[in-house]
Amino acid sequence: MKIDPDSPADLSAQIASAIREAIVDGELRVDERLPSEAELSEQFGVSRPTVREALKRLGAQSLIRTQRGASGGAFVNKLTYSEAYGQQITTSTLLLSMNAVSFPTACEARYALERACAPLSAERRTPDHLAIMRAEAHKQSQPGLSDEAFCASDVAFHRALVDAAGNPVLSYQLAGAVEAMQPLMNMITFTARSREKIVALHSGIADALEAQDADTVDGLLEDLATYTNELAQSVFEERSKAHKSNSDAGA
Amino acid sequence: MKIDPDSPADLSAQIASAIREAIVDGELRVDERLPSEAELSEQFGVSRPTVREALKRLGAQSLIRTQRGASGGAFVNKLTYSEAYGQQITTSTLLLSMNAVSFPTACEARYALERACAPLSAERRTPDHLAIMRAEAHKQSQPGLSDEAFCASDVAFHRALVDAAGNPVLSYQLAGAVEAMQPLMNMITFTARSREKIVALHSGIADALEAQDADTVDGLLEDLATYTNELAQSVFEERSKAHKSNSDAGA
DNA sequence: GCAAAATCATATGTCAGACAATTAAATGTC
DNA sequence: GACATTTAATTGTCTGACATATGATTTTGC
Repeated sequence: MKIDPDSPADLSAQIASAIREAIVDGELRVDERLPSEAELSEQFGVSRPTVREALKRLGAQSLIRTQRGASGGAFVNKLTYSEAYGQQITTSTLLLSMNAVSFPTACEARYALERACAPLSAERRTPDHLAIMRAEAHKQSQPGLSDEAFCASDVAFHRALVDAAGNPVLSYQLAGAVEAMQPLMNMITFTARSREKIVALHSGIADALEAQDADTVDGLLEDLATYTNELAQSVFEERSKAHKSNSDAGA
Repeated sequence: MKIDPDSPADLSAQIASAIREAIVDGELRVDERLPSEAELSEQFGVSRPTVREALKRLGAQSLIRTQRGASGGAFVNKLTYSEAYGQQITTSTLLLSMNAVSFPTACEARYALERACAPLSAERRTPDHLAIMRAEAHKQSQPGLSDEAFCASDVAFHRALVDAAGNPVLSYQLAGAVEAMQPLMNMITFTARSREKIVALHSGIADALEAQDADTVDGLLEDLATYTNELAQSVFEERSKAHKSNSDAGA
């Protein structure tokens, strides 16, 4: 765990990397306490603020947690699934929004991933998962629901579908993909007609899962993917048409 | 973009959150320059070190980049796929190692995800992808290869398989899953016999991709998943047996 | 007049020392 | 022995300063 003292700048980044490597390589174990900031600044030959910047970097990645007071300090954090979800979702969301990922590309990725876990979900789904899915499908059929609430319920439905696979690693990977899609989905306005169709597909998926019929689930997910894409395309087309005729009436 | 000045502690975390939200919500656009550290410390009513800690947090998530000198400062960073890969791999690797994820669970997740992109890869694979896969398969058949090098080549092979789907979002999601498995894979010792079988499956996958035969690819991936699991199980069993008889001869 | 060099202004990077806030452990008291 | 108090260790924050990098400006040289 050393740094290059002659390197021109970004000492805090070097220190962060050194500690990060020590954690990733297992030199520092979970819940082990790092030296105090004062000790670290002496060890690395830098000032305490510089050490602190390095520690904040690691904290931002949930690699460490800090605790004040006597016998406080920085501890190697056991990365939980929920922390990992959070980071993945932030990263995925920004990646999609900043790189102008097209709706079809994102949609394709999402449904490809969901179909990957469909056979496992069909095999292992519990009554709890089915109950969540049916409850969300019912919520989606309520007339007064806003588009945002509809999308949020959609995410919850698909999240249950993914969790039904009973593989936490898979859930972690897919949660990001599904949630990151939500801002794109929120751009769509759902008509009563389109909602009806989506709810029907959702109910069908729940039925097929209950019957442990993986092939039907797969087919319905494919239908849902196709329909979602069509819907998005028609919405975007209409919007670009409206944009053309109203291009001088902007906010 | 405000913070609660009465909150007891962790001002830098609050400031980081405020700026992060501004970025995620699009209030700050890509390449836009944030106010200087001095201005931010005035705006938030905190000192410059506190602002700096907040900025380092954001930098650790690749949300901003900083530049020194006149007309320097902190800029909203366009998150690239490669930066996102890096973060995902770090997170996934730690998640697996710190939560004692079992080999079968990780393996199941990995192959489920790979099978998800197999149909797309079969459809869209280019000669480049096929060339990489064949080159890696050939490398894997070299006798003098270390277990680590064999695993690294395995990762490269599967990476090409995933990239062949031509969907960058999918590649991003799957790269993490595949690479995060590598430390677990590295624990396996590959006999000449097992390597031969794996190489044969890899070659078969490349052939089926070239023929755009998605079903065969899927079947071979399933075989590979099964075989990898069997291999791991036998290795772990043997190891635990050896451990029992040598439990007092530790390092 | 114009180009090269020196200077300046601005911003981040780093440092030193200090105080505040928090918390666990040691100490004292009944 | 149980409870209250003190103490020490540690993070969180502040102030002020200097170092360093870099674009912009001015000066210089021709």
